[in-house]
Amino acid sequence: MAIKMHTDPAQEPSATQRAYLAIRRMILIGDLPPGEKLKIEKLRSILEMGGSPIREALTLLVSDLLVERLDQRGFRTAEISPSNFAEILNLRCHLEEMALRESLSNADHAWEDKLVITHHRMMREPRTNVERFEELHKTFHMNLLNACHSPVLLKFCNQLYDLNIRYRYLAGRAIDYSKRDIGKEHTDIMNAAVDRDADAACRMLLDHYRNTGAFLEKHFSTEAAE
Amino acid sequence: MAIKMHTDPAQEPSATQRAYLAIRRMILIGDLPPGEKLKIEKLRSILEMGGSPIREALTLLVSDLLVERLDQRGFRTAEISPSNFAEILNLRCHLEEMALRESLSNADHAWEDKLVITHHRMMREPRTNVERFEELHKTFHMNLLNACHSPVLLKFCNQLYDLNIRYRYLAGRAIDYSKRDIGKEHTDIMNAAVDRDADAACRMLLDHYRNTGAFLEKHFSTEAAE
DNA sequence: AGATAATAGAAAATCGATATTATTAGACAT
DNA sequence: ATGTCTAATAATATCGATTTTCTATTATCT
Repeated sequence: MAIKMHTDPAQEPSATQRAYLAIRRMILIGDLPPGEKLKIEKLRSILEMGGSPIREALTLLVSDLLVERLDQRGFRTAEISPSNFAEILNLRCHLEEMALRESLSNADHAWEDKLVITHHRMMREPRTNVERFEELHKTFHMNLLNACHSPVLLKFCNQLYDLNIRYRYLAGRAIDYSKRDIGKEHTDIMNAAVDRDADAACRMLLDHYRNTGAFLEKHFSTEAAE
Repeated sequence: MAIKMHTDPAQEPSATQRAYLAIRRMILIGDLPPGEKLKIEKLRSILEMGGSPIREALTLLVSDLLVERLDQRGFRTAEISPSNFAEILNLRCHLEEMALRESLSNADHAWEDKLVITHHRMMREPRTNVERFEELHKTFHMNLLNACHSPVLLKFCNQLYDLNIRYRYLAGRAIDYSKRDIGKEHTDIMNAAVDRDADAACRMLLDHYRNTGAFLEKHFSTEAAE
């Protein structure tokens, strides 16, 4: 009796959902720059839908801290700043460490398999398809934390991840050509995770984030000076 | 003649804002029980406004984790569970400790004055006006953290505070008649904060939360058994 | 009977139009 | 000139109606 009757696997997403994903993407990749006014009419013509789903999508994005809402004065994309960047990096390090430790303490076989698979896929993806790679990169990092039984914490980590990735895109995909081997960093983190070595995994994960963070910070300040 | 200029300081809030505050309050105090279906039409007749501001308010509440959204299937209030309660308590302890330590390290004279005032107001408020007291109680706790220069962290703490207060209301305002002196606990925390003694303040704050948490947990399990 | 399919009803999602409110540009006085 | 008020314009917020999607019920078949 508990067998699912209405098994439509491919139901169309609602207009709100489409708008949400489209606008979110445009903000993350920098298509909609920070502080940009988001006019309903303009988004309507781009996305070809009525105002209601647009407004609702924007409201959802407010919770992601990607959009700011000014009562009676519409919406705009969130501003960026060095202090905001530093704050996100710092919070991310704290929360992901918490989540990773709890994840490793609960980790089971299925989790381990999934992690290995997502790592493999990420490593195989050519860097040319930037958005696709970033998607896989996020999946890998989130899968590290995924055995953590705290949905709220995972939600926070997910949000902070997106806020950070936005800065990466805004940095114009500048690549850190210093002596880092990003591929190896990921592999090392995965191996420590598979070994359930929480201390090592956390140390390497945070180094991974802080190194990228320091690089981006430098990039932004150089850019501002020029 | 329209005498109303844009110099009007007291502008009335938008319908969305009114709906947001009203629905949020109803969820927090338990007027709308956990898991309750939130039908637009019903809320429309209660709040006497169109569907659009209702939907927008509900969407805002999704970000507060007080409402769940099921694509194409409307909204419902968030479910509660022992594990959710434990999760919130735990996260709150971690994040508030972070925030409190940073707050104390930045704390200035103005912050101190404000803290003392909010503490005073809270202590003076008779417990009979429950909602008013809870408002002041929240203000006091948030003011402890307020010198922390991390808006995102403060937002998280604020959200978690509200999620927790909901459980307090759902426990039917049961009062912990054990040997605790809640008033003294607050005063002690404030004094440690004013002394910039982060270790002591954190210890006492977390004890304060964990004691209440343990009491509520016991209350819920007793209630479920009866 | 038990399960699947068809259908009617309810609710959500969306649209287009209207009412409100903010912004801009221009007129006027100081 | 400079600042303030006013009218016009643009954009937001909201409403009521329509379309689409879900849900519950009944009908049909094996």
